[in-house]
Amino acid sequence: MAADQLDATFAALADPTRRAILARLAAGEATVTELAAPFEMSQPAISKHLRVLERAGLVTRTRDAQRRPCRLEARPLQEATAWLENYRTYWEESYQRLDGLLDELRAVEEQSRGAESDEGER
Amino acid sequence: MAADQLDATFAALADPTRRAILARLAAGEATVTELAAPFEMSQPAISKHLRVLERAGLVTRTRDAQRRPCRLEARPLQEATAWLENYRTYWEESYQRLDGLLDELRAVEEQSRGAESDEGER
DNA sequence: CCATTTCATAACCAGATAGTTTCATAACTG
DNA sequence: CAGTTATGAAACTATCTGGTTATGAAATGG
Repeated sequence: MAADQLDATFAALADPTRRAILARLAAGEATVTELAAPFEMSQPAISKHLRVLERAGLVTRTRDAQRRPCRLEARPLQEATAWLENYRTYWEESYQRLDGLLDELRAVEEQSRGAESDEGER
Repeated sequence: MAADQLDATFAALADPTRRAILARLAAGEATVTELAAPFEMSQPAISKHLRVLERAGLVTRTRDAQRRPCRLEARPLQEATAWLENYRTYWEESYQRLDGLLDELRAVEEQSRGAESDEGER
Protein backbone atom coordinates (compact mmCIF):
# COMPACT_ATOMS: atom_id res chain seq x y z
CA MET A 1 0.00 0.00 0.00
CA ALA A 2 3.05 2.24 0.30
CA ALA A 3 3.28 4.78 -2.50
CA ASP A 4 6.70 3.55 -3.56
CA GLN A 5 5.34 0.06 -3.96
CA LEU A 6 2.57 1.30 -6.23
CA ASP A 7 5.07 3.42 -8.15
CA ALA A 8 7.28 0.41 -8.77
CA THR A 9 4.40 -1.91 -9.62
CA PHE A 10 2.70 0.41 -12.09
CA ALA A 11 6.03 1.38 -13.64
CA ALA A 12 6.89 -2.28 -14.10
CA LEU A 13 3.52 -2.93 -15.72
CA ALA A 14 3.91 -0.02 -18.13
CA ASP A 15 6.09 -2.06 -20.49
CA PRO A 16 4.64 -4.63 -22.90
CA THR A 17 7.70 -6.85 -22.71
CA ARG A 18 7.39 -7.06 -18.96
CA ARG A 19 3.67 -7.72 -19.11
CA ALA A 20 4.38 -10.53 -21.56
CA ILE A 21 6.96 -11.96 -19.20
CA LEU A 22 4.42 -11.94 -16.39
CA ALA A 23 1.88 -13.63 -18.62
CA ARG A 24 4.40 -16.32 -19.41
CA LEU A 25 5.23 -16.78 -15.74
CA ALA A 26 1.56 -17.15 -14.91
CA ALA A 27 1.84 -20.47 -16.74
CA GLY A 28 4.66 -21.57 -14.45
CA GLU A 29 8.29 -21.02 -13.61
CA ALA A 30 10.72 -20.29 -16.44
CA THR A 31 14.43 -19.64 -16.83
CA VAL A 32 15.87 -16.45 -18.24
CA THR A 33 16.66 -17.96 -21.63
CA GLU A 34 13.19 -19.45 -21.85
CA LEU A 35 11.73 -16.06 -21.12
CA ALA A 36 14.02 -14.35 -23.62
CA ALA A 37 13.26 -16.76 -26.47
CA PRO A 38 10.03 -15.15 -27.79
CA PHE A 39 11.56 -11.69 -28.04
CA GLU A 40 13.78 -10.11 -30.69
CA MET A 41 15.92 -8.75 -27.94
CA SER A 42 19.27 -9.57 -26.43
CA GLN A 43 19.40 -11.67 -23.29
CA PRO A 44 20.86 -8.84 -21.20
CA ALA A 45 17.85 -6.74 -22.11
CA ILE A 46 15.57 -9.42 -20.69
CA SER A 47 17.75 -9.65 -17.60
CA LYS A 48 17.24 -5.94 -17.10
CA HIS A 49 13.50 -6.30 -17.41
CA LEU A 50 13.62 -9.11 -14.88
CA ARG A 51 15.52 -6.92 -12.49
CA VAL A 52 12.80 -4.30 -12.77
CA LEU A 53 10.16 -6.92 -12.09
CA GLU A 54 12.17 -8.26 -9.20
CA ARG A 55 12.61 -4.84 -7.60
CA ALA A 56 8.86 -4.38 -7.89
CA GLY A 57 8.40 -7.69 -6.08
CA LEU A 58 6.57 -9.20 -9.04
CA VAL A 59 9.17 -11.90 -9.60
CA THR A 60 11.42 -13.97 -7.39
CA ARG A 61 14.32 -16.12 -8.50
CA THR A 62 15.57 -19.40 -7.19
CA ARG A 63 18.58 -21.41 -8.19
CA ASP A 64 18.81 -24.59 -10.25
CA ALA A 65 22.38 -25.34 -11.35
CA GLN A 66 23.36 -22.61 -13.81
CA ARG A 67 19.74 -21.66 -14.27
CA ARG A 68 17.86 -18.99 -12.33
CA PRO A 69 14.21 -19.96 -12.62
CA CYS A 70 11.78 -17.08 -12.19
CA ARG A 71 8.47 -17.30 -10.42
CA LEU A 72 5.55 -14.90 -10.50
CA GLU A 73 4.64 -13.15 -7.27
CA ALA A 74 1.10 -11.90 -7.54
CA ARG A 75 0.91 -9.92 -4.33
CA PRO A 76 1.82 -6.51 -5.83
CA LEU A 77 -0.75 -7.12 -8.55
CA GLN A 78 -3.30 -7.61 -5.85
CA GLU A 79 -2.30 -4.35 -4.22
CA ALA A 80 -2.47 -2.49 -7.51
CA THR A 81 -5.92 -3.95 -8.09
CA ALA A 82 -6.99 -2.88 -4.62
CA TRP A 83 -5.95 0.67 -5.45
CA LEU A 84 -7.89 0.62 -8.70
CA GLU A 85 -10.95 -0.80 -6.96
CA ASN A 86 -11.40 2.57 -5.29
CA TYR A 87 -12.47 3.88 -8.68
CA ARG A 88 -14.82 1.06 -9.56
CA THR A 89 -17.84 2.92 -8.29
CA TYR A 90 -16.77 5.81 -10.46
CA TRP A 91 -16.81 3.95 -13.74
CA GLU A 92 -19.92 2.06 -12.78
CA GLU A 93 -21.52 5.41 -12.16
CA SER A 94 -20.52 6.42 -15.69
CA TYR A 95 -22.35 3.41 -16.98
CA GLN A 96 -25.32 4.37 -14.93
CA ARG A 97 -25.25 7.78 -16.49
CA LEU A 98 -24.95 6.19 -19.93
CA ASP A 99 -27.79 3.84 -19.13
CA GLY A 100 -29.85 6.77 -17.95
CA LEU A 101 -29.16 8.62 -21.16
CA LEU A 102 -30.14 5.63 -23.25
CA ASP A 103 -33.33 5.20 -21.29
CA GLU A 104 -34.12 8.82 -21.84
CA LEU A 105 -33.50 8.59 -25.59
CA ARG A 106 -35.64 5.50 -25.76
CA ALA A 107 -38.43 7.24 -23.93
CA VAL A 108 -38.30 10.21 -26.28
CA GLU A 109 -38.34 7.93 -29.28
CA GLU A 110 -41.19 5.99 -27.84
CA GLN A 111 -43.14 9.14 -27.34
CA SER A 112 -42.43 10.69 -30.75
CA ARG A 113 -43.84 7.87 -32.83
CA GLY A 114 -46.93 5.77 -33.22
CA ALA A 115 -46.32 2.01 -33.18
CA GLU A 116 -43.42 1.45 -35.59
CA SER A 117 -40.89 -1.36 -35.38
CA ASP A 118 -38.16 -0.94 -32.82
CA GLU A 119 -35.13 -0.87 -35.07
CA GLY A 120 -32.13 0.95 -33.66
CA GLU A 121 -32.46 -1.01 -30.48
CA ARG A 122 -29.34 -1.40 -28.35
CA MET B 1 -7.28 -3.37 -24.48
CA ALA B 2 -4.59 -2.27 -26.97
CA ALA B 3 -1.09 -2.62 -25.59
CA ASP B 4 -0.37 1.07 -26.13
CA GLN B 5 -3.38 1.98 -24.07
CA LEU B 6 -2.20 -0.19 -21.19
CA ASP B 7 1.31 1.22 -21.54
CA ALA B 8 0.01 4.76 -21.26
CA THR B 9 -2.37 3.98 -18.42
CA PHE B 10 0.11 2.14 -16.25
CA ALA B 11 2.83 4.70 -16.97
CA ALA B 12 0.46 7.48 -15.95
CA LEU B 13 -0.41 5.66 -12.72
CA ALA B 14 3.25 5.12 -11.85
CA ASP B 15 3.60 8.63 -10.43
CA PRO B 16 2.28 9.60 -7.00
CA THR B 17 1.50 13.17 -8.06
CA ARG B 18 -0.67 11.90 -10.88
CA ARG B 19 -2.42 9.38 -8.65
CA ALA B 20 -3.14 12.19 -6.21
CA ILE B 21 -4.57 14.29 -9.03
CA LEU B 22 -6.87 11.44 -10.00
CA ALA B 23 -7.95 11.04 -6.38
CA ARG B 24 -8.79 14.72 -6.27
CA LEU B 25 -10.73 14.50 -9.53
CA ALA B 26 -12.72 11.57 -8.20
CA ALA B 27 -14.31 14.13 -5.88
CA GLY B 28 -15.36 16.25 -8.84
CA GLU B 29 -14.10 18.56 -11.56
CA ALA B 30 -11.26 20.92 -10.76
CA THR B 31 -9.26 23.60 -12.53
CA VAL B 32 -5.53 23.44 -13.08
CA THR B 33 -4.71 25.90 -10.32
CA GLU B 34 -6.98 24.05 -7.92
CA LEU B 35 -5.19 20.85 -8.75
CA ALA B 36 -1.79 22.47 -8.39
CA ALA B 37 -2.50 24.06 -5.02
CA PRO B 38 -1.71 21.06 -2.76
CA PHE B 39 1.68 20.45 -4.35
CA GLU B 40 5.03 22.12 -3.80
CA MET B 41 5.49 22.22 -7.50
CA SER B 42 5.29 24.82 -10.23
CA GLN B 43 2.13 25.16 -12.28
CA PRO B 44 3.82 24.04 -15.51
CA ALA B 45 4.86 20.83 -13.78
CA ILE B 46 1.21 20.12 -13.01
CA SER B 47 0.26 21.00 -16.57
CA LYS B 48 2.73 18.39 -17.76
CA HIS B 49 1.25 15.78 -15.47
CA LEU B 50 -2.18 16.67 -16.77
CA ARG B 51 -0.99 16.26 -20.31
CA VAL B 52 0.26 12.76 -19.44
CA LEU B 53 -3.09 11.93 -17.87
CA GLU B 54 -4.90 13.38 -20.85
CA ARG B 55 -2.88 11.39 -23.38
CA ALA B 56 -3.67 8.27 -21.35
CA GLY B 57 -7.36 9.15 -21.61
CA LEU B 58 -7.68 9.44 -17.84
CA VAL B 59 -8.62 13.10 -17.92
CA THR B 60 -10.60 15.33 -20.26
CA ARG B 61 -10.75 19.08 -20.23
CA THR B 62 -13.55 21.44 -20.97
CA ARG B 63 -13.61 25.20 -21.13
CA ASP B 64 -15.00 27.72 -18.70
CA ALA B 65 -13.81 31.24 -19.41
CA GLN B 66 -10.04 31.28 -18.76
CA ARG B 67 -10.33 28.10 -16.76
CA ARG B 68 -9.84 24.58 -18.09
CA PRO B 69 -11.74 22.34 -15.72
CA CYS B 70 -10.50 18.74 -15.67
CA ARG B 71 -12.72 15.72 -15.32
CA LEU B 72 -11.78 12.17 -14.46
CA GLU B 73 -12.37 9.53 -17.11
CA ALA B 74 -12.46 6.15 -15.45
CA ARG B 75 -12.60 3.97 -18.54
CA PRO B 76 -8.84 3.29 -18.79
CA LEU B 77 -8.83 2.42 -15.10
CA GLN B 78 -11.46 -0.14 -15.85
CA GLU B 79 -9.38 -1.60 -18.64
CA ALA B 80 -6.30 -1.75 -16.44
CA THR B 81 -8.35 -3.49 -13.79
CA ALA B 82 -9.63 -5.95 -16.36
CA TRP B 83 -6.04 -6.79 -17.28
CA LEU B 84 -5.11 -7.32 -13.65
CA GLU B 85 -8.17 -9.47 -13.08
CA ASN B 86 -6.52 -12.13 -15.21
CA TYR B 87 -4.14 -12.67 -12.32
CA ARG B 88 -6.73 -12.74 -9.57
CA THR B 89 -6.95 -16.50 -9.62
CA TYR B 90 -3.22 -16.57 -9.27
CA TRP B 91 -3.02 -14.61 -6.04
CA GLU B 92 -6.08 -16.32 -4.68
CA GLU B 93 -4.33 -19.56 -5.41
CA SER B 94 -1.39 -18.31 -3.36
CA TYR B 95 -3.74 -17.73 -0.47
CA GLN B 96 -5.10 -21.19 -0.95
CA ARG B 97 -1.57 -22.53 -0.75
CA LEU B 98 -0.99 -20.44 2.35
CA ASP B 99 -4.25 -21.60 3.84
CA GLY B 100 -3.32 -25.16 3.02
CA LEU B 101 0.01 -24.72 4.70
CA LEU B 102 -1.61 -23.28 7.79
CA ASP B 103 -4.10 -26.12 7.89
CA GLU B 104 -1.28 -28.55 7.62
CA LEU B 105 0.65 -26.91 10.43
CA ARG B 106 -2.46 -26.86 12.56
CA ALA B 107 -3.05 -30.53 11.90
CA VAL B 108 0.50 -31.41 12.85
CA GLU B 109 0.20 -29.38 16.02
CA GLU B 110 -3.10 -30.99 16.79
CA GLN B 111 -1.62 -34.39 16.37
CA SER B 112 1.55 -33.73 18.36
CA ARG B 113 -0.18 -32.75 21.58
CA GLY B 114 -2.83 -33.94 23.92
CA ALA B 115 -5.70 -31.50 24.52
CA GLU B 116 -4.04 -28.17 25.25
CA SER B 117 -5.46 -24.74 24.52
CA ASP B 118 -5.33 -23.59 20.89
CA GLU B 119 -3.15 -20.51 21.23
CA GLY B 120 -1.23 -19.56 18.09
CA GLU B 121 -4.38 -19.74 16.05
CA ARG B 122 -4.52 -17.65 12.86
C1' DC C 1 -8.68 49.16 -23.59
C1' DC C 2 -5.65 47.88 -19.88
C1' DA C 3 -4.63 44.88 -16.05
C1' DT C 4 -5.30 40.42 -14.16
C1' DT C 5 -6.11 35.67 -14.05
C1' DT C 6 -5.48 31.17 -15.95
C1' DC C 7 -3.10 28.31 -18.42
C1' DA C 8 0.13 26.55 -22.10
C1' DT C 9 4.65 26.50 -24.47
C1' DA C 10 9.58 26.71 -24.99
C1' DA C 11 14.15 25.92 -23.66
C1' DC C 12 16.89 23.81 -20.65
C1' DC C 13 18.82 20.27 -17.27
C1' DA C 14 19.63 16.04 -14.43
C1' DG C 15 18.64 11.59 -13.90
C1' DA C 16 16.22 7.34 -15.30
C1' DT C 17 15.14 3.80 -19.03
C1' DA C 18 15.73 0.65 -22.62
C1' DG C 19 18.50 -1.04 -25.57
C1' DT C 20 23.20 -2.48 -27.40
C1' DT C 21 27.93 -5.10 -27.38
C1' DT C 22 31.51 -7.04 -24.88
C1' DC C 23 33.33 -9.52 -21.15
C1' DA C 24 33.22 -12.25 -16.82
C1' DT C 25 31.57 -15.87 -13.74
C1' DA C 26 29.64 -20.18 -12.38
C1' DA C 27 28.23 -24.60 -12.92
C1' DC C 28 27.43 -28.55 -15.71
C1' DT C 29 29.36 -32.20 -19.18
C1' DG C 30 32.39 -35.11 -21.39
C1' DC D 1 40.49 -30.13 -16.98
C1' DA D 2 38.39 -28.10 -21.34
C1' DG D 3 34.49 -26.64 -23.46
C1' DT D 4 29.69 -25.25 -23.21
C1' DT D 5 25.62 -23.27 -21.21
C1' DA D 6 23.23 -19.85 -18.50
C1' DT D 7 23.39 -15.66 -16.64
C1' DG D 8 25.12 -11.37 -14.68
C1' DA D 9 27.83 -6.99 -15.07
C1' DA D 10 30.03 -3.04 -17.28
C1' DA D 11 30.27 0.57 -20.40
C1' DC D 12 28.14 3.14 -23.77
C1' DT D 13 24.18 5.52 -26.26
C1' DA D 14 19.71 7.47 -27.32
C1' DT D 15 15.54 8.67 -25.67
C1' DC D 16 12.11 9.67 -22.05
C1' DT D 17 10.86 11.90 -17.56
C1' DG D 18 10.08 15.23 -14.27
C1' DG D 19 11.32 19.22 -12.83
C1' DT D 20 12.77 24.25 -13.43
C1' DT D 21 12.34 29.41 -15.17
C1' DA D 22 10.80 32.60 -18.44
C1' DT D 23 7.57 33.96 -21.67
C1' DG D 24 3.20 34.23 -24.28
C1' DA D 25 -1.78 33.93 -25.26
C1' DA D 26 -6.74 33.95 -24.24
C1' DA D 27 -10.41 35.45 -21.79
C1' DT D 28 -12.48 38.29 -17.99
C1' DG D 29 -13.48 42.43 -15.59
C1' DG D 30 -13.13 46.95 -14.40
